[in-house]
Amino acid sequence: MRTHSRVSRPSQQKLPHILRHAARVFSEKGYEGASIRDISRSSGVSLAGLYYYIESKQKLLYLIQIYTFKAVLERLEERLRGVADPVERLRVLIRNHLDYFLRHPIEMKVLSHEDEALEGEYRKEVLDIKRRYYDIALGIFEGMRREGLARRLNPRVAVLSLFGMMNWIYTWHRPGVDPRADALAETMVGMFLHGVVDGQKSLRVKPARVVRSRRLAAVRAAS
Amino acid sequence: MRTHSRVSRPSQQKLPHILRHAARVFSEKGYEGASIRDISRSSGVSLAGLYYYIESKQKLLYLIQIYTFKAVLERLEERLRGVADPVERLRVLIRNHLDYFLRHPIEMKVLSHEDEALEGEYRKEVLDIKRRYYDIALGIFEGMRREGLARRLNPRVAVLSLFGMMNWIYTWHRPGVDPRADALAETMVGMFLHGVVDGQKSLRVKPARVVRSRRLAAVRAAS
DNA sequence: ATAATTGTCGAACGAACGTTCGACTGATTC
DNA sequence: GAATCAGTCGAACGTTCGTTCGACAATTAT
Repeated sequence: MRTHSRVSRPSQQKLPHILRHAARVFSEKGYEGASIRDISRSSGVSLAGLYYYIESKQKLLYLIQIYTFKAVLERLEERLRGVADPVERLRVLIRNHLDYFLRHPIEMKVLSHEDEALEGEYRKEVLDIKRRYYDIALGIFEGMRREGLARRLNPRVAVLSLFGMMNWIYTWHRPGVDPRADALAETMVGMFLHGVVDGQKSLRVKPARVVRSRRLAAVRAAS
Repeated sequence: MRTHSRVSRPSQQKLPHILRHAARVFSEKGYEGASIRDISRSSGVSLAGLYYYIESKQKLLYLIQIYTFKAVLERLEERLRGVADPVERLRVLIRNHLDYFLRHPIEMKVLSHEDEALEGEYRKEVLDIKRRYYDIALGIFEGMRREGLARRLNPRVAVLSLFGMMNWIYTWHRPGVDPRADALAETMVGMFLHGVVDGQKSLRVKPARVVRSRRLAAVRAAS
């Protein structure tokens, strides 16, 4: 297994090398739009040579998705260990998600965007991890409700809205223009917990706006 | 063939018919994964017959996206007319978006998911509408800030997070299981404005949680 | 030294792709 | 009643697709 083979390439392991290039091609052209020939060209491995490492195009996507998703999930479970406070757990989840997302944007785009491309057993396995990830988030939200911290919102809608907020990032985030992972995470934590509307502060600083704010609160309470 | 495709009526109804089926096929298999033959089979129009109405596969996607997006944008501008209060404008935007999304889930999935499939002039035109839509949302958010209603959040991040929350719906919403458009809109309006955390109410009902909530507020203020 | 294994690739397979062409229909126009 | 027209489609075009095969070099095991 661990053969110390000396080949022409400096890369010790070729499968990861292929997976990296495949992920890039998939992210740029989409799974169906990308051809094995594109991946061959990008990775420098011949068309036939690729099939020594992977048995199909589907398997290629499967490996990318499963590696990526498992990494996100494992890091999350690790960082969640020992954290009891639901709000802190939520903060950890969002930070972990965005941190991984912006550190591996290519793989995460493939994971987010090529959600329906896999079929059969491959699909089922990725869906299984997705379910575990979702259950953790749902558990956190229900933990908040149990402690009286969360409003009586549909938990499923709340959690999936949060996922939407986070996963949509791949469509707009540009490094250098948009905030980095840590700042973005704090912003989204704040938005998810307290929304975009000012709390007490603005009432004190700008008394003229009190009426409007009170009206808003009334509307909110009624809904 | 057993459809009402007799020549009794001027066949000006046929392009919309094709577009409907094309949208369904694109939504199920993705733009690249769908073939013109799939659309031919689904719509009942022969392969060559399709090309009497459309000049390319790209044009098919372009028409679906531009019709859908223009409809959403026009309805929004119409409903926004005469509404001055930024919060009410935001409510209108979210309601309009979700209402259209759940009423035309197939087209909206194609619009959301096949964002990068178009090229050249087609792509530019759709992007142009997208920009106008984004600018409206940004304007609303900055209107809120101008009135002291919104926290000092990155406006771009706030607006794109909202879009993420709304557009991600196509990945999870199941009619019959999940809330309808109006209820969903109210939930998301509430989440975006005030977050998931309880406001005054829980402080009165559950005094034991006050300490925790205060700590959260402090953390929030510091970030 | 020889056999077996691992890694690599050019060439080719059949299938599917988007698109085009010419022929045909039935109705409308002159 | 001949010409024009919109509408429709079977058949085929050239290209690209995912995948396979056989050959061959290099390395490791016997």
